[in-house]
Amino acid sequence: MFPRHIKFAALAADAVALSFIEGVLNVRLITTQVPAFKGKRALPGALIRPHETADQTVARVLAEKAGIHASYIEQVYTFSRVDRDRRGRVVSVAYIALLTPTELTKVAEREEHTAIWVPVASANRLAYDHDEILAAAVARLQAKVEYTDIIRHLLPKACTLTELQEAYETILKRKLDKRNFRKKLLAQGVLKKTGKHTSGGSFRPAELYAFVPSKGGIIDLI
Amino acid sequence: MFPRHIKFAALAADAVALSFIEGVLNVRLITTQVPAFKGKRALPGALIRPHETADQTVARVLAEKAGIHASYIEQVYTFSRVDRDRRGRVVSVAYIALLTPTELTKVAEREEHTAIWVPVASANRLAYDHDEILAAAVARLQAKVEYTDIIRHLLPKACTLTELQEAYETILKRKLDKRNFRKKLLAQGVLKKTGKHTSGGSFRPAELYAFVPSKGGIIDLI
DNA sequence: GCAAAAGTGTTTGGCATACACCCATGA
DNA sequence: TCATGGGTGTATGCCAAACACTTTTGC
Repeated sequence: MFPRHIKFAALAADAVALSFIEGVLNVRLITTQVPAFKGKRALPGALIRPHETADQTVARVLAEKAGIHASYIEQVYTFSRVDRDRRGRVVSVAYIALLTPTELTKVAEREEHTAIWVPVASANRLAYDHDEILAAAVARLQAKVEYTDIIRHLLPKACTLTELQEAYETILKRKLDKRNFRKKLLAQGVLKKTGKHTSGGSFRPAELYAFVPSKGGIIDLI
Repeated sequence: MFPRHIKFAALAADAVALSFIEGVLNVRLITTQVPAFKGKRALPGALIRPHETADQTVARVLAEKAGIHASYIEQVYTFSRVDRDRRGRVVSVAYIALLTPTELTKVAEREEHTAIWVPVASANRLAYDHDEILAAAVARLQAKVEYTDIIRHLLPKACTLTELQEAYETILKRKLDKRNFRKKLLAQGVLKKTGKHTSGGSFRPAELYAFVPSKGGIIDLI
């Protein structure tokens, strides 16, 4: 082990957990109790324990502090500004976590959780440098939505092409052309018809598609 | 500050410093003296000091342990495997650093440096998880070479299109078509003629191009 | 039959690819 | 004049973009 007199920066992991709620991208926030930011909203985070990887810390903090189990977790960036935590020197490894609607329904709303879902657009003036971390996570999501099928981790097992398009439009913050969108997505071969259809509307039922099992060949860590 | 009894994972920064030496991509390695890996090659790295950002740690470690000053430094990924350092719990923020030939000539070869340049292809069986870190850094370089002008940080102020093409080919590990390469690069508008030409060969002199000052609009952190 | 959303094809322009010869120089 | 690397243009295919009407359903 290292000499005991060496001072380390402390190491934490923070999670940007995102999910669609009624078509709006929401982020899971807690209310901090630390004196410096008392009452402010913050991303759920915790110090990395000696026996944990950063990934494991994120999974733990999401479960313990936010009542969440996310199927998709990805490291985004490590924030190390010296004054980012007023309590002392804390470096934070930031993660993005994505929840499908199914996972969203399983969010434990235990009373000890002060966690809430907040639309990303209204999540500002957060504690620490969490505005910056949130922005980085959303930027990562936007970038990856363009060249991977990451969006599957925010959507139900089966959904219509219209729902899919709306999800893309929400994340990318721009309108897409319906015919080109469909052509492109179907050409990618990541979707297959389920044979089922929506029902209940006073209009033509929509074909329900499912993501085919991931090839696993998606480049990460870039 | 945090209660004193809390145990932290220690935090380090490691640098993958890359430069072209005679057309071959080389990485700067040191020889570790720590008992667990004694004599093995490793990336230069150091613990992050309480008053430093990770970026600053990298700049310091490159200067102190590798005699290097790099114009370009970018964070790649944070490695947190529990057993990655046999001495104890150390999480490492990995960076890529790029040196131009000019910076390469300024590398301080002081005798206390055990640092050497090693072709990336022969840099394996490194200490810790540095094989993995090196691979991640090279992957990042390959990815960014495709959609940014990051390669400018590995090249001299002025170079020929052939040299530029060879640099791309070395990094991407594939051959490119000369005419298409030139069309594409010149169309991007990041190069301008210097008006100067190479000389000395028994063949037609080549036009020397320079990178125009960066637009600064390159997306980072993705 | 009408309101509402689902679904569908064609045209166009730009960009990546493939490919082969002439040019300028020094020896 | 020859050997060497520098430099150029055209044809093709694919993919992204633009764009409007028909279909199916419930009421």
